[in-house]
Amino acid sequence: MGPDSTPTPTSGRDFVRQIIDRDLVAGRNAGRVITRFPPEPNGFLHIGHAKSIVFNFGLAAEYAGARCHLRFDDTNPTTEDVRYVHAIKEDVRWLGYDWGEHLYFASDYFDEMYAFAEELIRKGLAYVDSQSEEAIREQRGTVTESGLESPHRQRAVEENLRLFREMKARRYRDGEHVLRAKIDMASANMLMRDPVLYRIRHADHYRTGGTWCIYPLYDYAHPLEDALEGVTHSLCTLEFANNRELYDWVVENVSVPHRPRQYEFARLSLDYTVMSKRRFLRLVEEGDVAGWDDPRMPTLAGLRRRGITPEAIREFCEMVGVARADSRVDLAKLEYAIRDNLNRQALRVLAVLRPLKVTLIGWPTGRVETSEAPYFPRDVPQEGSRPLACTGALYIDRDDFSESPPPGFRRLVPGGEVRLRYAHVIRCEEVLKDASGSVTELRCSYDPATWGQDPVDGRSVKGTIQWVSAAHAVPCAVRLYDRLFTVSDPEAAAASRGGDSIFKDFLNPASLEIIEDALVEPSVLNDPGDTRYQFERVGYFWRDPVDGRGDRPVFNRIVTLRDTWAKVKGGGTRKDALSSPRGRTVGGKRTVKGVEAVTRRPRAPAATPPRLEPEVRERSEELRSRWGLDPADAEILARDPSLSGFFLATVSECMRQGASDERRSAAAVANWMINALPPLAGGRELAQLPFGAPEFAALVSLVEGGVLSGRGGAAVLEVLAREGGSPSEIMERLGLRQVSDADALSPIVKDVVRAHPAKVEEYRAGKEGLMGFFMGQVMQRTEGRADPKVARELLEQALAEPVQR
RNA sequence: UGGCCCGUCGUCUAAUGGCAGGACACCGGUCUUUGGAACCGGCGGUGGUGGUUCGAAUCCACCCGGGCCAGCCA
Repeated sequence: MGPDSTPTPTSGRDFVRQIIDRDLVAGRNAGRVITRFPPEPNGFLHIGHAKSIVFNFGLAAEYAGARCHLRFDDTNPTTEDVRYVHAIKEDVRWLGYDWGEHLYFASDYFDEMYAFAEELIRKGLAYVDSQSEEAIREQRGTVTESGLESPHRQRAVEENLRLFREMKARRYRDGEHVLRAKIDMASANMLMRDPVLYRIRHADHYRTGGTWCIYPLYDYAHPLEDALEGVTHSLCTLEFANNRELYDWVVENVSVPHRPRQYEFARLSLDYTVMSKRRFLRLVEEGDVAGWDDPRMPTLAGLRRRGITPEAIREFCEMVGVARADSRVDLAKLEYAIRDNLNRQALRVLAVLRPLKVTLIGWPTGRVETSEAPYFPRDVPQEGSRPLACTGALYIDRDDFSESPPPGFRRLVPGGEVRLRYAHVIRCEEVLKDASGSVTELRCSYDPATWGQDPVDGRSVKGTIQWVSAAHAVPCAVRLYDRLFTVSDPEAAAASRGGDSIFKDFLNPASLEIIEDALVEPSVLNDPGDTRYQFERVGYFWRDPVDGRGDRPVFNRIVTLRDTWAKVKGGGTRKDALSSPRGRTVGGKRTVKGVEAVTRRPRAPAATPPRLEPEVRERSEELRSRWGLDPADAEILARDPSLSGFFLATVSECMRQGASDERRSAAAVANWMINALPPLAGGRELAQLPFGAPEFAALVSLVEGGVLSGRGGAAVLEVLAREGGSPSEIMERLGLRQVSDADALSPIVKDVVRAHPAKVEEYRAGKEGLMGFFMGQVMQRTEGRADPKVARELLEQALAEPVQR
């Protein structure tokens, strides 16, 4: 359960949580919730994995007694390695999760998996295919053509068993045989066309060494891993949705101890980056980044080195949510989560990235004035301060001085005043330049009366800037990181240019700027290495954990501060130049400005009537002329002979049961069949439903006769579709008999209106959507029995009555 | 082109037949010794067309758009 004691809300939660809630209520899985995070140890984790980790482990933390397994899905010996196992464990731990004793390896299940394979063979559900890889591929067919059955498909069980055992016993070379499931070469789902379960690979596995030379494939191994571990909710990304049918086939056809369920959610895509191991590998190998942990990389190692905290990543993942719609998240959301987290913990210190010398006129030589500067602003509930020494020789940032300031500039200008953070107000009296005309030094006067207080004469000083004392400042290097790509969707941009490999064309040449001669106040030298800072007015930083913790600090910029001034100032800044080519949706297609011409797709021609099979057209005509059905309805019924048959049978049942108007009954039956039945049938054929034409006719008659409202009819039909029975009995049992008597309804309606005076005002003021609210109230109070037509009329009357003053 | 999945503010996400809500972004304001933070306010959305219903983002049909699937990868 969640931290709050309120009962778990049934809505406002993602679809998986809703499924789990329902499972718990229904008592499924003996009340257990077990999830798993199943990486393959063949690469580094990235922020996309973080979404899955936060989801799976978050679920485990949320439900009482639930847990999440860390399982390495290591079924492919040729790509996997222990070093990834270590790295992945470190990343998961860093993110803040603990799998306790539940660390598993698919490779630990090889014996069981093998035994289940023999079981499939014995059941005649798997066979050894001895064709080449190419032959198998050719026989698979295409998405529009069914496949061909393998010549080995009908091998005897004994032969299959012998061959499979020999495969295991190293009698064959790679690729000589495979074990295949015997399912359906004509399946519309390509994955069900006799998928390969085992292949021969004479390769050492990093954990099982040379013990095995046959290895199971994902679609066979994964469901078994889940089943063996008792995983209840196996959560994976959308691209595995097609695999679910096979997943179910596997757990249904071998004698596993438990039945897991797979659910798919959308993977995380982030603007201005790519999210694939293959892409990362190229960037690393070709030197575009410094390594897997380059702070520009979306790998967890990269984010960690950048200085982003695990809390921020968790927060981000929770903000993004979990759903089934493909999506792409705005980088601003990640940045918000990072800033939000760092704001609460970062020590505020002063640093100057691009130093400009400032000499205070009249400052006594050798004088040092020290103030105790708080580490946090008043709105951050944290304690702490450090002494900050001020002298007559300072540095400020070049960006904080301008000889020709744009409108609204609140920093130093010739003759103008500015506040030095935690020190005096100074006035720029003189601008010194070198031969080339660039500013080398500012000579400023200072107002001694402004130390720790506002100017005594009440004049206002608009700007405050950071500074460092020349005598005290510590030289340091600063690495400014920016987005890795110049376009929001590099993959799409590359694809629209027709190339697979040119995603690198969109690399941001300015993704890293190194400043070698920055200055920072000396207090940072005393802090723990992993301290997060806010360099006031600049951004969040920390010392690079690899290069920056020695005598000469190196700071990584984690994220900039929100900069409303840059926006006011407008175009010409580097940042703006980068943020303009945002992905845009045009005609439903995501395009990238400047990459693909933004052209509006011509409107599709008006829908042409679909071509109908002659017999369908004939049936449709018949339904139309004989029963007066709406052409669209007639066509739907005509498409499926069993549908039209059921329709006919139901209509004649209606007449037998005493209906008077044949056409009216026909229209009603068609309506109910077409609009209400399909979602309740849940994929079942009509013949599989637990009721027939007589019951359906009875239901339609009850509604037509006004005994049952349309809503009530739907409720009855729901029960009927689930368990069968007699509609009128179900109606009585549920107490759904419609109340149409205005005298009975009127008091209830008046009550509802009286109970919600504010809503009534709003309604009368024109918010007509509120009618749904009032109707809902009436329906609730009558437990759905009110005749909606009557109720609505009464409601309209009641609401129209003049306001009493 | 067959099957499956998916279309809600610019972006992400709620609403499970009954008041289209939240977050980020954006715009304005208050406050401020950070052009930060916080606070207040604003802008802005159900892909389309029909249908069912007292009532549709939600159910049905068709259309449009997007994603996934033809590895002995996962």
